[in-house]
Amino acid sequence: MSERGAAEGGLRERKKRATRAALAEAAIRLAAEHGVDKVTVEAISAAAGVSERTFFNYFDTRDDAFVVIDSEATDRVRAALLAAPAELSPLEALRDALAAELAGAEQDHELWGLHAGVLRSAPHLLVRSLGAHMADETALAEAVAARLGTPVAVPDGAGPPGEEERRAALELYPRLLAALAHTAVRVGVEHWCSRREGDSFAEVFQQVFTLLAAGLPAPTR
Amino acid sequence: MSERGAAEGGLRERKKRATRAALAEAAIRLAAEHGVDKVTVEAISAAAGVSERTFFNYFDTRDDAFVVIDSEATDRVRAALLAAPAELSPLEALRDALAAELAGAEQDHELWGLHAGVLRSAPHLLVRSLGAHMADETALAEAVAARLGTPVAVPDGAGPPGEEERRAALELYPRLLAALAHTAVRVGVEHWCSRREGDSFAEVFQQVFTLLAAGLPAPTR
DNA sequence: CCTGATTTTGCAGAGCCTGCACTTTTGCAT
DNA sequence: ATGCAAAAGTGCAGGCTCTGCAAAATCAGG
Repeated sequence: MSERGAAEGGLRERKKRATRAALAEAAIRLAAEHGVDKVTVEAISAAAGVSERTFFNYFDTRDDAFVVIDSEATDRVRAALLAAPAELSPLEALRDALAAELAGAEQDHELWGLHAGVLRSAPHLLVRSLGAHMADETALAEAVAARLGTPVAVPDGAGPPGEEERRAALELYPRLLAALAHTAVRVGVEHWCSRREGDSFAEVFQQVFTLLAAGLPAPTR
Repeated sequence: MSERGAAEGGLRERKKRATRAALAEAAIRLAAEHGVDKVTVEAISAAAGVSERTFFNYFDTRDDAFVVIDSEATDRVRAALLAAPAELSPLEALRDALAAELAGAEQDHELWGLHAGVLRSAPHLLVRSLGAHMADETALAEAVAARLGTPVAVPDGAGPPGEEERRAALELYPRLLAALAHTAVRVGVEHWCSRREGDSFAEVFQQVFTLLAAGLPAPTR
């Protein structure tokens, strides 16, 4: 498993992290070997050396064990977005922040591969995974807004009249950009997976953002 | 419930549709009244006048009953996309096809409102709902590709060398556009819901596509 | 070592979901 | 109308998921 930040905290927190990691890893390995829906919570717990009840102290749902890899990734993307050079457009800054994170993710190669295989074999888990990422979307939108110096949400009934429309557009933009981030990643991954060989993932990713920045023109044959 | 196409088919299919609709409607009404997780399959089935077992003949999962509204919507969008005037760009054609469908959806006002409320109160159902729509994404991508006269997927090892890159880009485009369709709808709905009054949904929707067509420029304050 | 806080565990029980065999309903041809 | 085959609905047994609760084990600090 990833060792990022594994040495911090007292014995208690280290043990907790270890238990969670053990459960998640056991879940993925068992799923990769026997198929997702043949893996019971009982089996996962046994493989991780804890009781079945403890599993549910760490994951709300059996499926959650197959989904969450790195809960800090979204924080890093946000930080990268805020730290990006000011001369980059919001779209460019977002592109670079995502590219950096995705490049880093390719380090944890073995588990990432197993994960990809498991998610590909179980669409409903893929959906769940996307949903988990989506939960961070509001936070990402706020980061975009902060970069623009624009509030993503404002209290009711404030501001002079006539400003409504402009404010609405300003709030829409960060939301849209944050949503596009996940869409871009998803489409990039799907397209990249659907082709046995060819472009590297980074290249596909660039293509996606090129199309977005160009306003989605009809491609020429 | 929606009566669209309710008169088609024989008695058998009409009854099936009615049963499914009754289950879905019962689920939503019960959820709106008592809260999603206080509604059991038993209660839904009883309200719809069928056995608990029958519920699972129609829905794979309890949650599915809260999610699917109209399984034919995607077919209509695809048809509209293919029937759109040739002079429209793919993005414009997609915009209009979606707008037409969404305008139609606003007819079924009462259930649509209950639905929105239920999904807003249960994020995991919202995720599921998005996932359901995502499942149609490949079909939509194929429609986009058909409009362009471009295959979205090609058999392995065909075609002259050097054509790889261009073909990759051609395959990427429909996928991206299809994915953007759902993103646009989602962001539009979210943004629209987050503001008590103001723009109509149609206006918000237009704004989203204007931003996309312009290549996501940084908004000016 | 003792105490309080946190974590783990076992257990009971409700609810979700599936496979299977069986009954009822529907479509259709005679 | 009647009979037959296919489709839909039903009942039941049983396994798995998930929750609340209280007891036991583990960690942190005086």
